[in-house]
Amino acid sequence: MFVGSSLIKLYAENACIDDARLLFDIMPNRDCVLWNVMIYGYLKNEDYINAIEVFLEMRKSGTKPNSVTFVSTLSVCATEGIIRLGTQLHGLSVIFGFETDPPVANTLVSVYSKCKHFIDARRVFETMPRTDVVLWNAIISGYVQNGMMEQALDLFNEMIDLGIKPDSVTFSSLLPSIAESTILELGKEAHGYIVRHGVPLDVFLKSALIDLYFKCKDVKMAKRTFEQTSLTDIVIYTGMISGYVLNGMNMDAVETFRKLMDEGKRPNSLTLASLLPACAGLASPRLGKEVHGFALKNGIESRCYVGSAILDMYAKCGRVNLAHNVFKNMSQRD
RNA sequence: AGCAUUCGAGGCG
Repeated sequence: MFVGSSLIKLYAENACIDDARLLFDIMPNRDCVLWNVMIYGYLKNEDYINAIEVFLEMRKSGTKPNSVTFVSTLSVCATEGIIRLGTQLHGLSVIFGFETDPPVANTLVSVYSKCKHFIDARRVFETMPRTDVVLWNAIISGYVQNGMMEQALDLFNEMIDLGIKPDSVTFSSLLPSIAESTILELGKEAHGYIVRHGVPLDVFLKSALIDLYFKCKDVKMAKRTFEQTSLTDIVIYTGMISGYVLNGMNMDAVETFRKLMDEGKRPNSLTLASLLPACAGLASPRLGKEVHGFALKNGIESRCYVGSAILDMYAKCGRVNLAHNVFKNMSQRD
């Protein structure tokens, strides 16, 4: 049985979710873990309908769910904002006695706060004998995603007062709302806290900091943060490119793209969509063509937003005929 | 013996 679940997991993690399902369907005695792996596999493949479907089938089969079952299925509700099912699952988790299991409670809070049911989120909070940082992060993130910076900051202060140490997830959740406010001083204060308390800098936090500084128009600090450590990945590079573009520094955006290519990083559709406006701004069809060619070669021009960025770029470079060709060849138009 | 929770980059308008 454990061989089966590992195999299904392997398939599901490598974009072979259908193969995972085939295997799952022929397994004779499916235990709880097997169902869980299938639910989670669909979740990771962004197939939320099937994830829920499998959960419902599991209930029908009479297999007893464990806490992981609730965590995975509740995650689907959090991601998709399905409050109705989330509430039902809350009820079920009480029945099965998982309500105060930390990961289950954390995910419940995540569901409620993402759906703006902050009172319910609080209620879960209060049933917990001990709260951990994940629980706080979950609710802070809910506030941030609903554009409620003040409340997020209040909660942040509250957790510190209670002696709970914010971690890198806390900050990578919180910083985007400060970035949106463009209040640089607030951002610097947060950054100061991070440095003073030695909050570990991972790629998530680093890219949040870079983004923050760019959005607050402090290009120097964005650049310094980028260069200060060697931590990089394609998301951080893309953040640098879009940050430069935001600040009208198209040449720097292009240079950053060259650097990332030299380092052998793989740009994706978001990277190109960030870079193309720089080509348009520079009115450089030569550069734009190069990027277009790259997109074609790597099969990432079919993403609609890349197509429209290419189109816009050609139009702004005065190559209306090329723009027209791109439009005709776009596989999906909207 | 096998599964799980909170966080990151995007175009035109």
